[in-house]
Amino acid sequence: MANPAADAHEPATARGHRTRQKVLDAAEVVFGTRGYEAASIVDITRAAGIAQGTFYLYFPSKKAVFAELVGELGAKLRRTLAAAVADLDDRLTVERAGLHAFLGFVREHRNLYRIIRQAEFVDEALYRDYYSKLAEGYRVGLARAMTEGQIRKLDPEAVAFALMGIFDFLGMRWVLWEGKLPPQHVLDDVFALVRDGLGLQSSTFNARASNAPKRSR
Amino acid sequence: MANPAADAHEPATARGHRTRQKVLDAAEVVFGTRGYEAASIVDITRAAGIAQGTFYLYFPSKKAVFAELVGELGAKLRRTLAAAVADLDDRLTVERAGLHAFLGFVREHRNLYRIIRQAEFVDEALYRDYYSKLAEGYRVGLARAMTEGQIRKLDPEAVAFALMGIFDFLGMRWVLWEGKLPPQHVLDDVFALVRDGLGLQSSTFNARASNAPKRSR
Amino acid sequence: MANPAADAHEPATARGHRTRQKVLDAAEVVFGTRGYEAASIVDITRAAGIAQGTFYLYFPSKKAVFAELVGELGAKLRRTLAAAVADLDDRLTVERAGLHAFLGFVREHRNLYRIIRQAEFVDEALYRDYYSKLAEGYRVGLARAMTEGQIRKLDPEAVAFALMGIFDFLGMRWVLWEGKLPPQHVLDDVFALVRDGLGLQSSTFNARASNAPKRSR
Amino acid sequence: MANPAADAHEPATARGHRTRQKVLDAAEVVFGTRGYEAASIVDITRAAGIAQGTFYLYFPSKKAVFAELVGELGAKLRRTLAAAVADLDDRLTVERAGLHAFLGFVREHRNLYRIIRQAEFVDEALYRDYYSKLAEGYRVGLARAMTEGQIRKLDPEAVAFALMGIFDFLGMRWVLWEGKLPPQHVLDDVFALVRDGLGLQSSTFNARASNAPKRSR
DNA sequence: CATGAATGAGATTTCATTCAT
DNA sequence: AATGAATGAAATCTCATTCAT
Repeated sequence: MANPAADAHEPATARGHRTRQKVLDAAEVVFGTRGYEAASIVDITRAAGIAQGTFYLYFPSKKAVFAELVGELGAKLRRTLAAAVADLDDRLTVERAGLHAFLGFVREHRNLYRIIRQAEFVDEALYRDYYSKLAEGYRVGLARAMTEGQIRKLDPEAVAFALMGIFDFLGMRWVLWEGKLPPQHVLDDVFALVRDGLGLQSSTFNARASNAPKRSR
Repeated sequence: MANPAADAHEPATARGHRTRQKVLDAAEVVFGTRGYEAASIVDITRAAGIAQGTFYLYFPSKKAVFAELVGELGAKLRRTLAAAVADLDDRLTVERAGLHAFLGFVREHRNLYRIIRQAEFVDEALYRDYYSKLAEGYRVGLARAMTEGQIRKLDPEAVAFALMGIFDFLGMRWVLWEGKLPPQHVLDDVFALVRDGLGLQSSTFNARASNAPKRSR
Repeated sequence: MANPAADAHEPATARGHRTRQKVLDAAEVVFGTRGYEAASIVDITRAAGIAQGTFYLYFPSKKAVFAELVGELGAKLRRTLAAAVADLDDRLTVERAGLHAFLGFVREHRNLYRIIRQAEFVDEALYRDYYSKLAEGYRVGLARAMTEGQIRKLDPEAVAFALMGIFDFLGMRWVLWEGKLPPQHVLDDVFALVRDGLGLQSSTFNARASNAPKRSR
Repeated sequence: MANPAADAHEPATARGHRTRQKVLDAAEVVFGTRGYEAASIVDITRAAGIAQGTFYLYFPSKKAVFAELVGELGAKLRRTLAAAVADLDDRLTVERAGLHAFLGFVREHRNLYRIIRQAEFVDEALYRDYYSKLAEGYRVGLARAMTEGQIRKLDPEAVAFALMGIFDFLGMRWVLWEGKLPPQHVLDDVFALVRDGLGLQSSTFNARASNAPKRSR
């Protein structure tokens, strides 16, 4: 799990710290809009308001900032998701909250998709890591819910990837392409699908919706 | 709908046609392995066994081959899927056949993912088109199944994207990362999820399974 | 003095002759509008409506067509000028007729300037030849007029170049830049200058104008 | 009056300034000897003793240096001419001094002709500007001399272009082709032509000459 | 005679990275 | 710490010319 940014000069002063952060912030914007290859170091330093050479005081290479950026984005997303579902019990509520947090994150970091997808070409390990870690967190939650009998027993990793796929594509289709959260009926329908797909013992208030499956026409 | 490769010289002789095809074939391999940016025209022509300048007889730019490639891959995939489900009635069978065909296609065109994902950075329209057209075909099929009462009524586009997400991530996790089709139990579990998520009037033998969320692994 | 187009394949058939001429005509247009370097063989052959390879059936190189073109243009211009002043006696009339013919030629061959000026860079000898031959013809005429006492005795070559300069710049300023012949008063004034500059025994009807020099204000 | 070189990076340090100047100096030589198209950036940087990439620190393109060069040459020439005739009253003296300064400048900047002529193909506006500005300065001087009654009243722009033509061709024929100033008798004869052409109230000793078209050589 | 495919040298331009101040 | 000049490898694309049919 070698940190590719490990050999970056760590700033010694507070001023240095600020500069380093400016670079990272600028990098997110620039990589997100231009893409990894099209983004030049000058683009980044200009966006950060510093001189070209200064970049190399904090990062040994272009790849290194990018790697750190991907790592940070993944970690931040995982923290966000974890926080969003922290105190929730009901699995459907967890899923809803998770998706909601995810879509919100995407809206906040519109370049997330573009950055992650570029990661594949910069360093295969980077994007696998991103998805693997995300999936792993998801898998654990699902496995627990299965153990607790909230949802039926299925291969938790398979389910984790399947649900991630659903959410990912929702984010792409609506947040990324349209620039807004999916309309309510889309969310409702997707959750009907998820709920029944998971064989959720639809608790309380969801009950009436959950019986819908047998609507004929 | 403007074809970005429209200004490519159309070959006038059979020899020219062969050469043009050699370029396209080489491009798929090279773009797939190196990625769009890292792939150089020389890489392509070398792989195609022709001189550098010859490339420009058939494509006006690197971007143009790439665009044509993406278009072709999408079309071929759609044809493959359409053919795979052509004569099937039962919706779950359709889904199974569709996923099977998709995964097979991915295994055959390992670089599909990489190419599509790069498309986003080469020309936004390219990859949107790819997914949009795919989704549209899917949507139509789902809408018909809903009308026929095979599956419950949900927003068909939402479902199309959700299922595409599932399949896409399955392909990524197993075919792309592991290099082989997902194990049977993964497929089974995912289909249990899909089937019940869709509220499928599971015909015949699938009926009891849908009530049995208690499978071990 | 070597003819750079000497090694061009001379066409054997009438059809060949036509094709060769199509190339030359196209070349005048293309070189004139794009300039020698920017003009490509494909531009020429496309304009001529023939295939790329056909070009080399009639000219051994790009330089060769250009050289032939310059040679032809110069010869045609000299013929035009000679014809225009052929039967004239009065020197001022000769000058007038010469300028008139020159400006007409320029208007007909708008690219003359551009082609001649490019010639300098293609082959120094070409454009020197063009001007030298033109000047030589001029010089002879002037010398004769001096001998005959029509104009005062000055170095005829110097005068030839001076007058060529005048006419060249008139053509540039009005025909080339404005696209039309210079206004009458410009021509009149220039000829007043030429006439008195040459010390012309201004015959008959020009007499009154020739006294103008002493207009105070 | 958009400056085509406007987007060139302005150097921030003295060292940068020196380098930029080295490029310009080298460019004058290289463009002058090879011509615009034949001159490559490598030729220029090699002549300047810098690396290829350095060029682009100071000029955005080959065209841009060329444009700046033409602009500078024109300005320098105009300054030179203005200085040469600054304190002179007599118009013939002015013309003599002007031609002398012009020919001297040409001798100093042998590539002036080649550069200006190439300008036409690089950017039409460039060479028009060059001549227009030159003519404008000339026109103003002539108009004043006319008002003062030094020379007769003719269209000053027409005369400006005519005289520019004369001087230009003198420069071409002798300085450019022979590499030396025109022989004295050529200058004398041309000035006889100019003087009487302009109807100069030939002060003092020139008076009788103007009536004597019978000089031998 | 005519075609059009094929070649490959060469030109411009970009950019990550290093260096000197 | 910060700057900005300098480097030079590499990439895309053009085009005169040759070849095969």
